[in-house]
Formats: sequence, C-alpha cells, structure tokens
Amino acid sequence: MTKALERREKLRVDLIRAAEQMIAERGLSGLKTRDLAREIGCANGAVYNLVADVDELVLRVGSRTLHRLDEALSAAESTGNPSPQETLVRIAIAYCDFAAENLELWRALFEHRMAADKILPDWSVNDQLQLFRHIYHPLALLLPERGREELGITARSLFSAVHGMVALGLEQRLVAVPLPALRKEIAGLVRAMIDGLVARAK
Amino acid sequence: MTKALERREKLRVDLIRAAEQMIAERGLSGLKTRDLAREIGCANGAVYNLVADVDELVLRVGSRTLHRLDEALSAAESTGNPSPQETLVRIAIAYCDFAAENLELWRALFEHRMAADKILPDWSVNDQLQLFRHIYHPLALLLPERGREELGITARSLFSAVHGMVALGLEQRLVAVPLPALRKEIAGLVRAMIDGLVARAK
DNA sequence: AGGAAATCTGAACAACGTTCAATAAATATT
DNA sequence: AATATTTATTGAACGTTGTTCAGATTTCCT
Repeated sequence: MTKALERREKLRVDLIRAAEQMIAERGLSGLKTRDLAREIGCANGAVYNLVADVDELVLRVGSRTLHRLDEALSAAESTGNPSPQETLVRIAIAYCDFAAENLELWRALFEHRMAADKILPDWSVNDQLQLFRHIYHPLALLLPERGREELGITARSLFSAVHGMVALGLEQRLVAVPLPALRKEIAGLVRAMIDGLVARAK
Repeated sequence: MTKALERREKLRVDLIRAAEQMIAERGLSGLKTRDLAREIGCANGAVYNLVADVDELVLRVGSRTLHRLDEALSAAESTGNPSPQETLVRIAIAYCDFAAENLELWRALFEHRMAADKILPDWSVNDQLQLFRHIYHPLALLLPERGREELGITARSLFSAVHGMVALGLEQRLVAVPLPALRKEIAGLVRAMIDGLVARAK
C-alpha cells in the first residue's frame, strides 16, 4: 500500500469519525461538509474524494451505529435469565437504552432519507437485516410450530412494535416520559405480546 | 372584516392547501417557498406575511392531517363488532390504512423537526394528544381495574407499538411487505398484545 | 530526475429559507 | 374628495447549503 493511499484511508476514517461525533452532538441536520473539512484538516471539496456525497457519509456512520447496536443486543441476549421470554424483554430494554444513550445517532438511522432514485448499497441493507436475528432465535423457541418465513415476519413485527414505543417515548415533542417508566412500559408490553402470541399459537 | 384582511385570509388558506398538496406529491423535503408562491400567485417574500416560517406551515398542514386521521379512527371506532378488543384492532388497521393512503403527509407528521429552541404551539400539541383518546376508551373497558394515569400510559404504548409496525412496514428501505400482509400482522399482534395485557391484569 | 497520474484546493454554482428597502395599495383623517 | 398614514407586496439580496471543477500541488513510476 502506497503512502498516499494510506493517508487517504486515514483521512476517510477521520472523516467518518468526525461525522459521527458531529451527528451525536448536533443531530443529523447539524452535519455540514465545511465543518467536517475544517475538523479533519482539508478543503471542503476534498471531502468528495473520500466519499461520494453526504448520503454515503451518513450511511457509513449508520453502519457503525448499527454495529454498536448489534453488540449491545448481543450482550443482552446472552446475559441473565435464559428463558426466551425474558431474553426478548432484555433485548427490548437494551434497544431502548441504546437509543437513549445514542439518541442522535440512533435517530439518524431513521431520519435519513435519500433521493428516491438512489438505491441503498448492499452493505447497508445487510447491516439492517442483521438486527432481526437477535429476536428470531428466542422467538423460534417460543413458537416452535411456526415456519421460517412466518417467524421472520413476526420477529420484524415485534422489533417494529418495540421500536415504535422507543421512538415515540424518547420524543420530547409529546409529554416526555421518564426513561425508567419507559423501560417498565416496554417490559410490560413485550411480556404481554409474547404471552399473547404463545397463547394464540396453541 | 375589511377587504384586505379577507384577501389575506383566503391567500393563507390557499397557501396551506398548496403546501398540503406539495407535501403529498413530493414529500416534506419537496416543499419549497418559491414553488408555493408561484402556485398561489404571489411573490416569494409574501409567503412570510401569511405564515411566520415554513415550520408553522408544516405544522398547519400537520394539523389538517391529524384531524383527518382523527376522523378515520373515529369511523373505525364505531363501526362493526363492538367488542373492545375488535374495536382496537379496527383502529389499528384504520391507522395503517390512513398512513398508506396519505403516506407523505403522514410521514411529515413525524419527520418534521423544529429548531430545539422553538417551542411547539399549544394547538399543535393538543392535536396530537387527541389521538390517544380513541384507544383509551376501549382499553378502559378491557382493563377496568387500572387507574386513569396508568391507562393513559398503556394507551400511549399501544399506539406507539402499532405506529412502529406501520412506520417500519411502510418503509420501502427494508424488504417491502405488501399492505395486506402488514394489515394481517398488525391485527395479529394487536390481538396478542391485548390478550396478554388482559391475562396479566388478572 | 522528470514526466504522468492522482489528489487537493478554494473559488464558483445553483438552490434554499429568510429579510428588507422600496413600491403599491388600502384605510383613516381632514 | 383629497391627502396623510398605515399596511401589504414585491423582487432583489443575503447567508448557508451540497456539489463541481479548472488549476495548482503532490505523489508515483521509470
């Protein structure tokens, strides 16, 4: 690897790190190419040698966020009471905690919209699909008679439901719920959902 | 009422209607003051005599959307099987259908973010809180031993969970789910949630 | 060392929300 | 009815954006 390419790679990493920090501090709408350039010590235009456009930059930050989220969910998956139901509750709570602790980065995952004609790169799509896998496994234990396809859909629904509670719960727009209350609500509703799913499966 | 003020009011209404149509057709990010001005036949700057800024404009469109949503949920509330459980399922499906039929306007409700220092006007906050009332009533019948406060929180959680399923379900980003499948999923999970809530309350 | 290739720069562009001095219109006053 | 005063409208201009690009600079290969 030549010296120039090394420097380029290092700059690209710096750029993504700076973008991550900027989103974390000022939100997705606070991300500005000129500020980034100043931060990593290059000209405004040079950003476009490291990255095609800001869309890609946001996606790269999103990929990092998704991987950290994945780790947080993995930790929750394998810690504590191994009953599938309580595992799912822990995963949901871990999702809530991650969102609260990484509020702006987590929001950026869902706020960001690309032009309708541009298609998501494969690596970004994959990053997202990996998430459901945490839910799939415990769910399969609880609903053994369901097929792969059906389980996948249910896993996605369960994730979406928890996501909704977290998303609206952390929104300050409406009456703000204190975080401990939100965690309790999520735990309660996840348990209820699973109870209901298992009972209906009988 | 003087002639000038009448004209102004009429223009303001035109402006909001034009903004509504523009969001519906091109999404929140497709809303441009210059296009609006051309649409309603005035200069770009005149928009700011009708409305403080685009934030207010988006909020006014949002208010209209929320009122139409309220009507759709009201219709679902009082039609068909009067059992509280099935009523809640119908409300959830109606929410899903409304979101699908008013995709961009519905998205605008949640995508729009104002500067952190600007506070939401009261009328906008009220519009939003009204929604939970549709869920509160059937839920109170199902969980008679819960207090007002507790019921309010559960209603918000239930709404949020359904919202999450609709939000991620209608996202084309991930694997797109056909609308009928999404409706079926929502119905199933709402029934499960309610089963679980009622069983746990015993 | 020297020419070719890649990279970096910062000025320039187009589009945006917003503001504002000047103009026009409407209303109030005499 | 004529004039003065308040109000509304205009479109040019401002400050920020993301993005591009011709020229300057650096790096690379022989």
